[in-house]
Amino acid sequence: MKKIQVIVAEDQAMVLGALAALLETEPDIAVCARAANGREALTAVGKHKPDVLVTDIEMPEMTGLTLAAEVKERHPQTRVMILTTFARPGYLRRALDAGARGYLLKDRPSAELADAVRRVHQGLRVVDPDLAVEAWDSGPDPLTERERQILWRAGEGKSSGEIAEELHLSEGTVRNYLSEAISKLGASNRVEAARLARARGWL
Amino acid sequence: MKKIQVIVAEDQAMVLGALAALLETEPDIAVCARAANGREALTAVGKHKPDVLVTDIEMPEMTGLTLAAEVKERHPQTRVMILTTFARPGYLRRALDAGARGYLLKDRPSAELADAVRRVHQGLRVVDPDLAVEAWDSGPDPLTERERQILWRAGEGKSSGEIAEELHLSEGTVRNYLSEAISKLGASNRVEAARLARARGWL
DNA sequence: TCTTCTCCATGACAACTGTCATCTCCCTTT
DNA sequence: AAAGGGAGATGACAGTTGTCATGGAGAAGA
Repeated sequence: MKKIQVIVAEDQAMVLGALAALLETEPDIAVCARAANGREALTAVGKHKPDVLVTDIEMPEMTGLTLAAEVKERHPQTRVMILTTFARPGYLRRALDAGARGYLLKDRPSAELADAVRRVHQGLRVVDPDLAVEAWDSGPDPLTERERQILWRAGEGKSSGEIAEELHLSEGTVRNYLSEAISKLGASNRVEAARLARARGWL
Repeated sequence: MKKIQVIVAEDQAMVLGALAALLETEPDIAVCARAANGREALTAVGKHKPDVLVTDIEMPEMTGLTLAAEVKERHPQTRVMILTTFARPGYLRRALDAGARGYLLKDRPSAELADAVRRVHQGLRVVDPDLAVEAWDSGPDPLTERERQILWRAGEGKSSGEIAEELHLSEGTVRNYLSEAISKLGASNRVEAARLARARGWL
């Protein structure tokens, strides 16, 4: 019997090792490589041609979402499953757009992991149902690219003036974009707007 | 040979299961219970009297830091090891104050976990050396309780007026505390101050 | 070609924020 | 009893932020 070949990508080494240990306890699954960031993962996929890639989203070097798109394009025989902390509608949407076959939350019982891997391997889709509903409800990302850039920086504590300089805009323009973003998100100031956007995976 | 009895507390079920699987691969370690939050963990410790409790910090119901203090007081035979994402000097300091014997980061290789558990079980201290240095450098938490309360809320996007109402203070007073916190932290506005304080584990 | 859209800019205004000096209580310490 | 120290308040002032109306320039569509 041939085992399902899996690569795991996750930037927290302890969690990476633990997830691998968890998968290794399954008789029909083998972890053929591990990666600590997106770029490593992409290389490893090219080298091992695994059946399934299980990857986190927020990683250095390359995001799990970018990684999913790259793998889909360059190694279509490998199916991608996202495994992340973040129940953010925007992340789910982007993951599916990028060609991921599964989206599993780290909140779910560990028993579900192996099962999800098997399903994805069989070509089925695995998506957290609650999150799918939420993604539907909260609609598409309403922010433009500019608004995103500016809101991101505002959330880091930068002033309108600093942001303007950084992006070669006038300060008034920056304030206009922020005002627009605040109203789109139904927030009452830039900090709350940034928080809301982050929570939905739009930043 | 008697195995080292361990309880693991961690709020992300997937990670909890994975860590348990990782520890179970060690011949001299047994996971006698798992907990999804601080309160569960405390109950489980009372029931199983394990040698070591491995716990995350940010959990619902009861924080790992509070949990460490409770266990130290009520079940001193159980040694506590913190296992967390956060390399925050303030967390380390509070953990040690609360009687934790170890402070390990999830960034570290998974091979170190079992070793750290053994050391803590033997009564040794396990502290990430880089973090210890950083904790020394960054000095003690300069914020007062009031400043912390207010800065926390400001970081969530609340206005001075809202915070004032919530804490039954005048708006001017809230602004005064914020001003003080901003200057203590060397920030240039409330948002940056909140970010800095969070990064150091003071919020 | 004429419209419409998007991106960026301006100016004006009100509201909110950050800073500082000063003041009152109330609670310790000496 | 006097002195100090902490918590909270006030008022004033400058600087920043949020809103809105308006307008120009370029790209894309009808």
